[in-house]
Amino acid sequence: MIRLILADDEELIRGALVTLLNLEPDIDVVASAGNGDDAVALARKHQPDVCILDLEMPPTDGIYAAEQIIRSVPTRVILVTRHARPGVLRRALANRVSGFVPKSTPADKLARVIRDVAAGRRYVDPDIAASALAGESCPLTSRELDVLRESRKSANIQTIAKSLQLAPGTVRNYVSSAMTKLDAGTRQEAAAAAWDQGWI
Amino acid sequence: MIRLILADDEELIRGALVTLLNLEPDIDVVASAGNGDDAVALARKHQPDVCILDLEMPPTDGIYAAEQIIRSVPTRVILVTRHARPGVLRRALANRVSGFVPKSTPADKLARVIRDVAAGRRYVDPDIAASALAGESCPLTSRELDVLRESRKSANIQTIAKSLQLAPGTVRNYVSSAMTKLDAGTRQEAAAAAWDQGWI
DNA sequence: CAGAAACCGTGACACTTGTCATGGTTCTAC
DNA sequence: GTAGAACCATGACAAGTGTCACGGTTTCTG
Repeated sequence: MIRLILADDEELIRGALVTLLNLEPDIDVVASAGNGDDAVALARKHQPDVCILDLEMPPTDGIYAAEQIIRSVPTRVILVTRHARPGVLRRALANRVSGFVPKSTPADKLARVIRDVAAGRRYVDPDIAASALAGESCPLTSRELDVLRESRKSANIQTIAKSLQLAPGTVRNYVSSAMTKLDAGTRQEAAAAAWDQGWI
Repeated sequence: MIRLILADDEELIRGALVTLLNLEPDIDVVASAGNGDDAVALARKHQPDVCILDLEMPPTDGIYAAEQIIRSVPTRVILVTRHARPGVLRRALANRVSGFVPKSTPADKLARVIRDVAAGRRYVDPDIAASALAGESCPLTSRELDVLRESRKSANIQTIAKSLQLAPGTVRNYVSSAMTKLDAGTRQEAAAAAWDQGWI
């Protein structure tokens, strides 16, 4: 019997997935959580074989919770996501996450993935893997990413400069460089492109 | 027995919800679909008592599918959403949608909502209703909304002007006016605020 | 250890965005 | 029928963005 915990911040989805997985004769959902912190606490308490975590989940994201769980519990983590961004896949695998599946996966396939992962194997959805491998690696420097990340929150160059403790001219240089690398017309467009790729 | 169809573009979620709802003794999920067009076709074929549609679903959104279904089938529609934007609620109710629930709803509550709606009652989640009523109505004119909507796709004023067949100066005036009404520092910020409110 | 890349900054300049005033036409509401 | 709002446009100007050249310092890699 594979003992499992499941975390998703949407109660309807969480309830539905718990019900569905409990129908599998060899899978037992021992607990479920609505946020990352509760998931970590429940993983520590129940020591499950597998943890299924939604990627978009407070307080930060599913990778954060996965990190905490993997660091302190001998379990395996599967991340489930709606928008599979290649850069996020790389961060997940770097954190020794064992499975990465999109929400477009059929339920019976998720069950098979759970069994494979419980048996010690790794699983990355082939479509996600293909686009991650085909996709360019991030061409932006660490500071260019910082500037774009901040650009998503702040309205103007002045505010971004203050947040990052840089001169406005420096911020403009980084913005311009990032825009050129991503072939974007505005810094908002560049930030959106970096977000879509999972780089920020 | 309440006959039901369910549509959600994420197969895992759709499978889980179908399984969960079929556990209710008085609910029978007769069909399910992965997009709006299929949902419309299945509603016409099965003439269900209730249709549950995810709001974020291709080709346009769940409201589009709801509209089509309500126009041609004597059924009742419940929309399920992850990000409940007040303006979207108003558009949904304007299209005679009978139920509007967020994905944070517990499953047993969704079952009760289905029964109420099947019995001819309407249901709007109280939290969503409260924020929709408390929230300001849209202060923007139709053309200001057009400009912001286009601003989400286009990088610059020139392109927006071409798309809407307006002079660039006119677009700048609408942008400026919208920014003032929404207290935004850039047109991108204004567009994001309008999107968050469900006005575009 | 040397060279390259990244980080950081300044300054000049071109281009774009945003503000504001002004005014004509059309539509809507009282 | 009239007044007000919305739509549309032009022009002038200020503010902000983005480009580019240049250069110093620090970090990284071979």
